Amino acid sequence: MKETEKTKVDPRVLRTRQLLKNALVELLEEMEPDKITVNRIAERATINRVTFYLHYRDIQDMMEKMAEEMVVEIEKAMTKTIEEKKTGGDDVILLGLLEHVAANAKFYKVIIGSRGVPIFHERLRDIFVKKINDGVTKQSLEGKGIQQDVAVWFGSAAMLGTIASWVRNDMPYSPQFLARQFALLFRREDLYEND
Amino acid sequence: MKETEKTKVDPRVLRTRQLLKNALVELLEEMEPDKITVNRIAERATINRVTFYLHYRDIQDMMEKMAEEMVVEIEKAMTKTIEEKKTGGDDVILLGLLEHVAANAKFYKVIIGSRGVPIFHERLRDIFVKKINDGVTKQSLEGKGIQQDVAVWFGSAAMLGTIASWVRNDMPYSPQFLARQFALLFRREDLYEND
DNA sequence: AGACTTTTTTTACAACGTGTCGGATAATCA
DNA sequence: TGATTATCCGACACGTTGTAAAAAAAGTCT
Repeated sequence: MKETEKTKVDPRVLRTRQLLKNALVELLEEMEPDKITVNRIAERATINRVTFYLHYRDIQDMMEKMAEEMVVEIEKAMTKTIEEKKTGGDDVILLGLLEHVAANAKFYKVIIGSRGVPIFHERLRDIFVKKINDGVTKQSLEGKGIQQDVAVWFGSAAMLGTIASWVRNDMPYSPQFLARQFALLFRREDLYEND
Repeated sequence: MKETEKTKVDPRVLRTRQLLKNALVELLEEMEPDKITVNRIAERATINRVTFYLHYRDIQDMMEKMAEEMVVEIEKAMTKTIEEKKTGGDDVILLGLLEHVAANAKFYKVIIGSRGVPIFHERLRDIFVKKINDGVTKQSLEGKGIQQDVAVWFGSAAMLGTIASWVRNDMPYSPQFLARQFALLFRREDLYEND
């Protein structure tokens, strides 16, 4: 039951939550996560501190909810591009993902780029583990002596970490170029069955 | 000027710091990092809270100092194995590293395994970036269209993340086996010149 | 428009964590 | 042993946390 669906949400809560989220991202750009307090978030959002607690239990809870929203957005971005661009290559999913990250660079830079916030890393890793597990085949690994779960660990970590370094360095390559790089690197890995 | 060198250190400070470090690792096993306070660390270490501030500015400072010590230990473990086991393979460095991690599983499980503490991730990533940058050759990448820095991002993230997943899952494979897996995965990547 | 509901604000409170004193106590060194 | 150094103790001011009750503001509905 997403709040963007038919269940009409009071515009005040939408405004408040957006202000709080923007404030948190701003503060993450400016200081270390452990220096961020509810006081500062509320002050930056021009929202009363008590109001914060009407929406989130604490900062940890706020980040978890933001991470869940991120997961939804990412999966939407990945599937959308598959339908739009039916090029059929194995880099289609990645292209949609990278374009989404590029479009929200400010956000992703602070939550996975500079130092990063663990909870977001976790959720992203879960996404990649799932995706790679679907794409990997036992046939492509057996005979080469590569264990499946090790290959999944390897691939998902490489994907997440490369994207993290990409945004950390202010995205020196276009999403298209990086998607191509991924395709080249993964193709030599037998993580995907095609090719 | 390391404190393990000739500058004799008062055994009381050694004892205090060890108690504090052990306490922090214990607490990281039991609760989220943001729930850990100087109060709790001191209490667990059976050390007065004021004494904590005689050694570290705050918890962040304590973690940074521990991360520095970890870097020293890891680089020692990596170079030591090179001298001991002169098998000449490209997986020698990794084997020393993995054996070190396995020997200190309790520590590495909490700082990179379960959720993880960003500062330690950073330092480890720096180590792997440096190592891979030394091992990678432009020749092995050019012509294949793979950008050097992307390959370094990819390789270091894959290495760190795979090890993190390995300890997170309580190390289901031996260091020797995992080192071999790394060799297989990296060999198909042209990150190293040999093969 | 009005009345009704929901959200936000205001003020206040107790509990806890932080970082730092000065001075007492205990351990180490020479 | 005496001198030095580390640790402990009690205490302080300050900021943060989470919650409460009641007033004010904004949104909803007919």
